[in-house]
Amino acid sequence: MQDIANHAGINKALLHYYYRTKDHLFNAVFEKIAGRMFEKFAPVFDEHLTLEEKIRFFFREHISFLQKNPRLPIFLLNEMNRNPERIRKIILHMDFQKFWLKIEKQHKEELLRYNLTKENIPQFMTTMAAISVFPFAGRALISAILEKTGYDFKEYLEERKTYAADFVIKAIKKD
Amino acid sequence: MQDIANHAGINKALLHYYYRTKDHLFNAVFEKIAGRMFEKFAPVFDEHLTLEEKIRFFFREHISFLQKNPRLPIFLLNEMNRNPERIRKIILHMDFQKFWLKIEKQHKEELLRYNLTKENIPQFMTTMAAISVFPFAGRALISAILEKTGYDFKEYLEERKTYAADFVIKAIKKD
DNA sequence: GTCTATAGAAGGATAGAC
DNA sequence: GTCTATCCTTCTATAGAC
Repeated sequence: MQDIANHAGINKALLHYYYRTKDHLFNAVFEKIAGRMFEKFAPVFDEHLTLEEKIRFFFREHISFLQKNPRLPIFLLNEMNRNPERIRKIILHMDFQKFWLKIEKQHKEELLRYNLTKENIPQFMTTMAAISVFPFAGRALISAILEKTGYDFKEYLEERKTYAADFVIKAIKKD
Repeated sequence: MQDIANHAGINKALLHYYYRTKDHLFNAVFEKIAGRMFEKFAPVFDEHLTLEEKIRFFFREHISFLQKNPRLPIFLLNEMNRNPERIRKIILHMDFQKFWLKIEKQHKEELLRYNLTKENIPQFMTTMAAISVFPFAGRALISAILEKTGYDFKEYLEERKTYAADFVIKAIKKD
């Protein structure tokens, strides 16, 4: 609380005046921050793009967003792990069925050319998220290894936007 | 320290007798635990298997290991993020060049049929790790979504061992 | 609303008996 | 080696002046 007060240029007493307890303050911060992460997923479903373009769009936008907020993933993952009930309650109010129906409708014939079904959509979506998020969650490890082997982490991230898209598209294309 | 002492069935004083400070205790725990995670990567390079079999072997073994230690990823990721210097020092003493040379040697002709080069090996390796680790790091979020949409997290993990392997192999195969 | 001062609890660490 | 008792610091939270 002292550190936060210092950063805010006020004192501890005022923090408690506004938030009453440390717990309330943390929740306020968490909820403000958590929203930003998931907002980035939504527009993907609305853009008038082909499936492939949507995948490219997602990686480009999501990784760019995380480049500006590199500590967000580890913060959110850690907090969701520490307090799973909170995220369960948030999820309960969301309609995921809707997203899949949108995709099915928008890409009816297109879907025939890809290995994407209602059954494997959880595997696919978590794979997308994994590929985008992990470089930031594991940043300390990855940038240490890259540094050691003569690569640059920033370049690695730039490359990843297209590598990830190419990788995923190739993986799901029927032929 | 009180909680740990309780779990161990001793008292705080004895913890300090053995580890002197809380920091020393934490380091002892971290080093003991961190090793287990990376041990799982090593045998992949030694087994006499084709590249595809190695990929299948990796996901099967690594995800099985994490099923038994589901909280390991988030603990390690969080701690590496909190203290990047520690992991940098550990990495400094490892020879990654060696691993790539092993693969190049063992799979000389085979490699011609895959999109795997010295240049994109960091992208590839981090993608493998991401796909395996993320379901556990993001367990709270993923199992909340799966629950909500009528899937089962345990089944999801079992399926993932083969889904991940199929996905990755398809992604890197030239044709 | 914003501050200073301080209460009250908890945490890390040590002293000293056995 | 293991315990109890206790010191000292840090932390959350509140009281009360302005």
